[in-house]
Amino acid sequence: MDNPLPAAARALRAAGHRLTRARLAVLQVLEAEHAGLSPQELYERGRAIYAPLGLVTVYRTLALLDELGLVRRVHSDQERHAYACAGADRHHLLCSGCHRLVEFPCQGLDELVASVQARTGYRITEHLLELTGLCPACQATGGPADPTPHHPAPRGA
Amino acid sequence: MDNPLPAAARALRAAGHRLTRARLAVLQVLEAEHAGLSPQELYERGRAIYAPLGLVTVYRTLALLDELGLVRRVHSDQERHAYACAGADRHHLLCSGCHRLVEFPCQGLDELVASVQARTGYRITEHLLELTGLCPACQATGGPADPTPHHPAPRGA
DNA sequence: GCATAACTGAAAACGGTTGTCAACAAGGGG
DNA sequence: CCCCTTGTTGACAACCGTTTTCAGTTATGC
Ligand SMILES: [Mn+2]
Ligand SMILES: [Mn+2]
Ligand SMILES: [Zn+2]
Ligand SMILES: [Zn+2]
Repeated sequence: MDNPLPAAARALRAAGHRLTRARLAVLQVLEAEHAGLSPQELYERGRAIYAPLGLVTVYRTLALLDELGLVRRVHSDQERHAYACAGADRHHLLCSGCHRLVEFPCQGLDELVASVQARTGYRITEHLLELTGLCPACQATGGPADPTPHHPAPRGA
Repeated sequence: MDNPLPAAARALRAAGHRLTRARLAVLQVLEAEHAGLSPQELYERGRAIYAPLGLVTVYRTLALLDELGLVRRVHSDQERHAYACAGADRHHLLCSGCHRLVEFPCQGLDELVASVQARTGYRITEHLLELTGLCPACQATGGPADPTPHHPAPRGA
């Protein structure tokens, strides 16, 4: 069980924060699941690693990681937000069927951002890009095979 | 006071929904402010137009408009979500100084979306693009140019 | 006008998130 | 290695945006 320290853990220390068991557990879960997890899910999985972990600490850890840019908040249309490991040029692809979240590398956005910057005079420092659609699996099964669809009905009667 | 019916109002009717005073008030506010407003703000401004308006109805109206694609939910890093008129190829530019929200037309995203679609096998149906930065005014003053026009002090004003 | 179902507003419930605070432990200094 | 300092934690409760409930109202077709 001698996992090498996640890069994020080193970044935490470098920023002057303490490397606690709780934070390590959250980081470990985030790293294992390379997609979006809600604070509640992180809490549940985190307790498997470090039993005394508290939900409140998960929230606080996520806020800290978000501040440091190590994690990204994902805005699905569901009630709770999700968090996923952040990376340069990594954005999120959300399946409207199974609600699974994956990352995809994206080039060509810088160009667009530069264009908007030039046109509007804004100095743009951050961007959020989320694409929504049906994953291959959900396309195969013929649509949302999911218990909690977000928008009521796709049209089509 | 014979305002022409907002296009959104006609869309509502076309989709088989009733054109109520409450809904008209919300639409009127949304149209007047061409940027993001929280449900609470919509409620307050809406009551100036139609006094008996209820906050719950604002939520319900926004959900309906969102379903019909007439409004778009904006995910700022603040607690409350905002809603803004939706349009094709219109995305949002958020100032981190004054929190003002403006729309910008965007070309060149379809290409990017098509590329991701081809690479991942997802059938992409929606996209959310939000850029964050400093507006020209806030760059000039080195901070909030204007004391938070869109996000007034929450409590006890 | 009338009937009827869609819609509304008030109040209460709900649930994700945040604040509080005493106990704890990470990490530097001795 | 132990101690100290202070950042951090976890339980509990408050908070607050959002949703549900439900009886009364209203838009709309006839
Ligand atoms: Mn959001
Ligand atoms: Mn677009
Ligand atoms: Zn899927
Ligand atoms: Zn600004």
